Amino acid sequence: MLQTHYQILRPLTTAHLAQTMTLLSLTAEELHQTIESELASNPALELVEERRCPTCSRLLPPRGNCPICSRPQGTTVDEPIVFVSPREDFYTGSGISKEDFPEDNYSTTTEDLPTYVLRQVATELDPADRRIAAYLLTHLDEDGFLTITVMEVARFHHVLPSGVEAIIRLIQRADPIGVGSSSPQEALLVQLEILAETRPVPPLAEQAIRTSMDLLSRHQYVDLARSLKISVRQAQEIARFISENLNPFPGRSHWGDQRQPAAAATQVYHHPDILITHLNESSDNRLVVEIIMPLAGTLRINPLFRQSIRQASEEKIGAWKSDLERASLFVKCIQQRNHTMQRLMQRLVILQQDFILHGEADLKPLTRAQIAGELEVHESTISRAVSNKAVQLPNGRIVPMSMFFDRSLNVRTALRTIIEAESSPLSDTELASLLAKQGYVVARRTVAKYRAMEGILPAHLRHNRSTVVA
DNA sequence: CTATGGCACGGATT
DNA sequence: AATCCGTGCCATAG
Repeated sequence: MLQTHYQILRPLTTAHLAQTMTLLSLTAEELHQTIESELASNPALELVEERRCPTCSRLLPPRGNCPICSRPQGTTVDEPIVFVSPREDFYTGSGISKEDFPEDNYSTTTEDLPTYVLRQVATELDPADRRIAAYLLTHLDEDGFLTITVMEVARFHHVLPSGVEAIIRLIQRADPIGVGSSSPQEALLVQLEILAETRPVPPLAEQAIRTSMDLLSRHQYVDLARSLKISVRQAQEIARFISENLNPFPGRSHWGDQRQPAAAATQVYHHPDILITHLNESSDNRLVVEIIMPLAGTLRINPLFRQSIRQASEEKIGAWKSDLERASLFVKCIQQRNHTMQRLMQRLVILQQDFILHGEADLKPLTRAQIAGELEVHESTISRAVSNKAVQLPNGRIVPMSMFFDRSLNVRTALRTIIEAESSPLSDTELASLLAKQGYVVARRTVAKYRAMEGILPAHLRHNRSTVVA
């Protein structure tokens, strides 16, 4: 049980439990902020000097030797190396992502997004407006969307909302076109508008984005056609045009193209919380799993503080003591979090090894409860540990950690490959029986749902392989 | 009559 | 306790 681990560290308290749970559910990025604010507000806590491995010069975990260099570099893949990896460099800057890490093939620019955009628009603005532009650009999220409203900015800078809007329009037309929008929808509209200046676009594309954004993003072509009062074929063409030429997340890479370059249709992930790579980047080596710890050094209780508490005056001693306790609790909880994450990943990587190495088709159906049972922790612990987290796979893809627990992904990929290989369109019933032959027994109705999820049209609308691009 | 989507139910999962 | 997911049944389109 969970208690066992607590008892190793310290007697169990409710505060202890509550805080560990909270920390467990935090993203590495959120953890970074939490630690910073705790560090700033609690004098008893200190960050000690970073340690680097003398041979490979990577930042070392709080205790012990370098997990990479000190281990035998055997070729066995079945035992992954799992460790907590301090990577403070991930989260420097004012909440804005820089380029992430060497093998990140998602980042397109070497300087950070705000600077990049600001340089483009700066020349067209006078100094006062430039300040507003800079302000706006520091409030972008990883996808390139504004996290504040026009009114807030206007009030903050004492200017008219219309003035702010004009600046936003300028920003939107800068390189990652659509950056600085407030929603994917708005970003698409801006991109469409600009595209229309140089190239003919499907006439109803704008209306489709404006009125049926949700249908569009869920690939509901049939419904889309109905709402626009056009044929399904046309709807499909519009959707295709949009997904090929526009990008709903201007700050990041592309959207739902069914083929090669990854990127799940629904969500684009930003910073990974966990890195899975091959040792020495050679694919027959064992796996290395790094659990990101957004810190440069080690967190501990300041020994000086502990000493000086003895000579503290009467009235201060209470407050100091509580600081001390808070700090100690915090450190323990962080350790607890790391420990849990480490155990989870250790097991998870072994169980889903085939998926990690060979892709979605080899994903094993797995539930959180199952892992919880094996690790002898409560189900909710695993739930917390998995939710909102992103994992970077050896091939560079960043996927939500919940994908490791997707019950139907392997069936859906099987379905996709069958349909890709089909010579004439197969009906859902036929598909269902073909899947059953491969060992995936699902109801006909379910096949239909999976088709929809994958954005594949029903059989009678499917025949033509290549569609015309406007 | 066949293929498919909608609605809703029940069991599993979180 | 709330939510998600697979499925069955039924209506509708072709």
